[in-house]
Amino acid sequence: MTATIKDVARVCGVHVSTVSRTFSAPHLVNPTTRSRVLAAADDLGYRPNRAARALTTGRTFNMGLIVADIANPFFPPLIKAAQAQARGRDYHVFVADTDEDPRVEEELIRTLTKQVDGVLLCSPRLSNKMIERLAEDVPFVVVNRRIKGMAAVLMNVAQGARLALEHLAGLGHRRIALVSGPIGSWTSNEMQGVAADATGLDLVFFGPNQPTEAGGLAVAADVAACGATAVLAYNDLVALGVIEGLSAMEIGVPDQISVIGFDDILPGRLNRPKLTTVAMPAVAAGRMAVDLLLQSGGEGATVTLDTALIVRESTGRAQT
Amino acid sequence: MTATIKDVARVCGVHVSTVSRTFSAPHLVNPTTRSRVLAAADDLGYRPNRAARALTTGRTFNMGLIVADIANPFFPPLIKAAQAQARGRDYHVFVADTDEDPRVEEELIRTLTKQVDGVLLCSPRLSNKMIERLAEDVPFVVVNRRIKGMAAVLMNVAQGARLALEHLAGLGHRRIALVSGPIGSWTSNEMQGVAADATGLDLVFFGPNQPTEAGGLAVAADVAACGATAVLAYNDLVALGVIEGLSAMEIGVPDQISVIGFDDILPGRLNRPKLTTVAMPAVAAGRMAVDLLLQSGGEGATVTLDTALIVRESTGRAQT
DNA sequence: TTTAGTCTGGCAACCGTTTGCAAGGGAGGA
DNA sequence: TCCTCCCTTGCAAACGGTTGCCAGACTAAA
Repeated sequence: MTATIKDVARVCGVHVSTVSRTFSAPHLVNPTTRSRVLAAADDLGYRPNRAARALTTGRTFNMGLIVADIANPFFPPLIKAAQAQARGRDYHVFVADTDEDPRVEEELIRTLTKQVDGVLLCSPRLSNKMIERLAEDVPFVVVNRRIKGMAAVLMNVAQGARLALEHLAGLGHRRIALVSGPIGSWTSNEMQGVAADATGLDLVFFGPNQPTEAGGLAVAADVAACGATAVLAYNDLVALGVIEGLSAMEIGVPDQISVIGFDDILPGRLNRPKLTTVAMPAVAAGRMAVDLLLQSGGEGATVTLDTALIVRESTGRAQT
Repeated sequence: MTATIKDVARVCGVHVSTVSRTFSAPHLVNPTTRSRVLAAADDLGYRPNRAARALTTGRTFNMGLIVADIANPFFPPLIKAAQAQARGRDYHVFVADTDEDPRVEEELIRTLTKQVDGVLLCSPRLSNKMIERLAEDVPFVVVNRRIKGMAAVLMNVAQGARLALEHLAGLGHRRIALVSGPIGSWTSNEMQGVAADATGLDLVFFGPNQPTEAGGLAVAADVAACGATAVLAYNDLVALGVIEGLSAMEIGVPDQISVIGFDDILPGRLNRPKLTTVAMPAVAAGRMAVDLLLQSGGEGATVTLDTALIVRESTGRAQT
């Protein structure tokens, strides 16, 4: 057993409340006493029990972070950043993966509720209604989803999509394949919104698709068949899958078809050809989400972070 | 405020202890009463407060998972698997990233201690001595590290290294560069142990190196200069960095130099050329570590998981 | 009808901390 | 010298549960 507040109190002959105050309200205890307590605590290796503390204060100094798929390379940098930011604020982070299953997501939130001061929901699969209901029990900050009255960190996907389309248009592409993601994805909707507004371009939509390499691979043949000279993919994984599929058909990227992804994940940077992509500010988003949660407690504020087009090797002039 | 055990008790006119037992020892309460309690609980949306429960029982149903770098693609599948396994056992997982800093690692463990039933330490950077000391306060399961008397999940790196060297030898390679990882890494030591025993091969060592693409990139020129026709790298990231560096020098892989990595991470599978690698059983390790923690509570058992050589495109016959 | 045993549920202490309240002591002002 | 006021500390209740112990109500055996 590790030392408790009582042990410390006994050792230096004061009441437990004095020990408690030494840690949580130092100004209320005499400097002499304080240093005696501190010395004894150090001696015994005492650390306040956060769970017990939470019981009375109502603050756990824990937060939850829920993502659909930890193994999707988009998330680890975000998780890492959130976790580091939280640690700097003396918070611990429960990380949970829902396997893309809304029911798991709901159950996870429910069981986490009492144990955390708030939850970061990254690209949740739950309905708005359900999220709003759950928000009565625990503060949320949602990432890449807009829910009225709820704190959110958004990535400017529309801006990125616009930049990507302009880039392609500038290279002479006219017929462009839009390979979207899972149904109901906010990101996917944003992209399609921009695409719908694009004038002078001939867009052909493919979707919904799995947000993975397999999803891209599966749709590659259709993309090739539709006569597009360029592809804007839901994310880098899908883009890489498309490239994989195209090269299996002996179609060169970017010589015959240009491909742009979203996210800027590591595999894209290492790929041959190196993937042109819209970089998503995952690290900033992770940090910001934590700050928002701690400041606003899930109320109101919406932060939109810029995206940026990173031109690498998977895009080139349209073949004429 | 969410409902507590008292609310439930009041609503159905029983004592709190009866409600408590309904959940934690159902056989001790009359079926009729039980269903009344259950109905009331369901009605009020009551969920036991796990933190409060932990206070008396000493079991938190939480565990910690500490890795050096979440963003290293080797870890996410392991984290995901551990987390899923834990969820199946009704456990929640704190995931923390130490940024490769032993002091952060120690502090993290200390603050986590009271809040978890055990901690999974993945490729820890702490000294054995320190880990043993910390183990007095909280059960550990270490992954890819051997510490006497402590539960461990090991990946058979030696086996993998042997397979890799045999594969290279079979392709006619004689002079092979061994690009190791960070100093003190268990994996690195295992590899070097095997290499030292290899007969008939001419091995040249490079290290220590950062376990990242940058580490590989930095060492590529030296590797090329040493006259080796093949490289065995600490992990896939390093291998990819080496390939990157070599191709910047117009040295073809596998035509001029063969490269093998370790881990089998996604970027390696997507790379051109597709990376030949020793697959590490990350998913199995994550699952196994959780089971070991829950079963043995950190005592004794050591599990060694097989590795496998996956031959893809980055290895070929030695040029003669 | 008595007796012993089994079920069931209440009581109260306890887990480790926090915090409002009050009391004691010393200092300063009148 | 007495009265206030502030500083410091102790006391005890509370947070949301769990659990050993006990007592009452039944049941069944004698």
